[in-house]
Amino acid sequence: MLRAMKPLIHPSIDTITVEGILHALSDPVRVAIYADMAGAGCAQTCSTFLQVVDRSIPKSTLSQHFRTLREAGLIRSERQGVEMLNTTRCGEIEQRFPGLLPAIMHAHRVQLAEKVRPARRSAPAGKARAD
Amino acid sequence: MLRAMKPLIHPSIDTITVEGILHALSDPVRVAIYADMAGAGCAQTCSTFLQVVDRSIPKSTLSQHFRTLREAGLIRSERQGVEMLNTTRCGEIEQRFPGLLPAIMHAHRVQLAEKVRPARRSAPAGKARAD
DNA sequence: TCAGTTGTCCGTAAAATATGAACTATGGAA
DNA sequence: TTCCATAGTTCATATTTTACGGACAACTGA
Repeated sequence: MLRAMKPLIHPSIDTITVEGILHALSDPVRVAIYADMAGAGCAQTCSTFLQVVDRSIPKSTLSQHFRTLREAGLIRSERQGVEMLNTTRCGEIEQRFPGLLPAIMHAHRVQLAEKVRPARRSAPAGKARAD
Repeated sequence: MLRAMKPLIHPSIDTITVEGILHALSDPVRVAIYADMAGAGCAQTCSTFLQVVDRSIPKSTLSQHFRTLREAGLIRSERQGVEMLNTTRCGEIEQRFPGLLPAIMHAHRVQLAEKVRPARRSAPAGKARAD
């Protein structure tokens, strides 16, 4: 029984939704992948990101994350030989939803910076308030 | 057996995460609620939003949506008599993640405007490309 | 043809979500 | 008080989504 390789799905720019983008980027692994990809100057393969995110992530899971990013319209993937070249679609998305991705990427960097150098707190700890 | 009413959880501003915000706003109902709340000048009750979103939404589901928004740090809820007064925490979040919520709200409005007046297409339809 | 590499597909287990029914909490009327 | 209506929550369960191991597909170079 031969299982065929399904073609890659890239939504056209006008069917991309805000909800889809937010959902795709609401996962820590995916937003890390996307941020790295947006920072890179050139197309990158999937396995590149094993070094960016936790190395222990299974490759089937990583593959699913790429699919989610792709089908949300955030990235474009193209098979190049045995590997996959990925690029962001930030240009298109910027036209349709101006400022959205830059703002998310900026917030992501703010949060990353805090993790590296935790801000001193005024209160004992940043716990949730129950009131 | 008396089931106590649990206290409302409001995360402190420095434990709010970008992922949490994006996840909370990646649901069409929740983003509609949040957008309406951000547009309103004053605090609003939960049931107000039965008119904003689909009227057929069960109230238990609506309650869960408010909890999600609250625990992501997007809104503050306060019991006032028999009802609940909700306000956004956009001021705090703007300080921590400048520009994030405005960009998301803007993209949301862009998308809403398209739905009202669908843009004429250059291609027959905005379908996904398989390539 | 064979082996190595990159990534996908599928089945199942685990986690998240939706929702009806029962309940809490509050306020007002009888 | 007691009773009732209203606003929202909690719980149990059904459905949906997600994670991931293992088998496989697609390609390359020897």
